[in-house]
Amino acid sequence: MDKTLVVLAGPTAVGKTVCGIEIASHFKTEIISADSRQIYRETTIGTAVPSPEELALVHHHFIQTISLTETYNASIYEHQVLDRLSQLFEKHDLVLMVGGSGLYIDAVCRGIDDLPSIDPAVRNNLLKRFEEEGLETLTRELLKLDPVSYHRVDLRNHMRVLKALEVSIQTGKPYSSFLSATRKERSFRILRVALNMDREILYNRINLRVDKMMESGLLSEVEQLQHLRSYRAMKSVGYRELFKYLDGELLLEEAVDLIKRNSRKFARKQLTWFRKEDRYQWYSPDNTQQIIHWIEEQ
RNA sequence: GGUGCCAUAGCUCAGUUGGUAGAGCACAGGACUGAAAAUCCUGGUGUCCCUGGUUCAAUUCCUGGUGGCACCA
Repeated sequence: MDKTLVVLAGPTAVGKTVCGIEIASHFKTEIISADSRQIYRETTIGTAVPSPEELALVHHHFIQTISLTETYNASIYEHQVLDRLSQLFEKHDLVLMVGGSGLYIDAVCRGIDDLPSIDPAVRNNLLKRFEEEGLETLTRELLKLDPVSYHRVDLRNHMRVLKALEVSIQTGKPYSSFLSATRKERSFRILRVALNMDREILYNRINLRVDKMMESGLLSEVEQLQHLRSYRAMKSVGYRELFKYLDGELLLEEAVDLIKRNSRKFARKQLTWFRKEDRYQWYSPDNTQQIIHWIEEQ
């Protein structure tokens, strides 16, 4: 029988955790988290990791397994998940992946190309040049080193330009030469389910959840992470706003409002990501039985 | 009660020497192969408070209302 990976995606606060646990329980299987923030050990409240009770119901993987201080990315995630999946498929015919990080989901479902690791000196030098000389000199350099990428990447997005440049400089070969047009083949079947609900209800859930996070002590969680705030993952919604409060840039009330607003934006962006992928089967989170039924039919 | 100021997008406000209007935020849509909860792009959604007048034409000027704010009583 074919092994199947069922992906359960959706915007933040839509109810993926509860729905996922129900589905996984029904199929007596385990859950792979596809959440680029819940993977960090040091953050709990602001990233809305499943509660200890929820985690006891179904075995979860990739929840709070690494430190903020480690480098992590979609490619590492891809390889780790594939390893874990091959183990899980020895025991289960179906494994559930639950999360809202579109890039991480895609890394597992279609793969991303392997790139050489970058010398921190190369990266830091480029960052410094970006700050001192601006984006334009870097895009001009990209035109010389990798004209294909120059015409392909968003030249107004410094991250894209820096990525292409750092690979080209590091290897002496154009970044574009590392990218293949074909997706990687997987040895398992993939079914995709996405959750959504009325926008207004979703926004209310987001606002409510932020209030609950504050009641649960998000502020003290953030205070205790002050010494780690230079790490990239600390730019997450909920943390960066409260750092601004701690810096005296915002009133607490303003910071909380901003967390709500940025969470809503994030939810919209997630929906954009999942919408472009037309293979998603869309459901409301309270239709778990329908979802299970659909999975069984496939 | 009197005087003065204000009334324009969901909010805060700009503006039109008279030709039906635009910023920020909100909101909406999109891009995205190693920071992805990141980063980047696009879109104005409007009885310009109401009434009457002047005018070819009023959101703009004038009259009278209404509401808000300030000061004086």
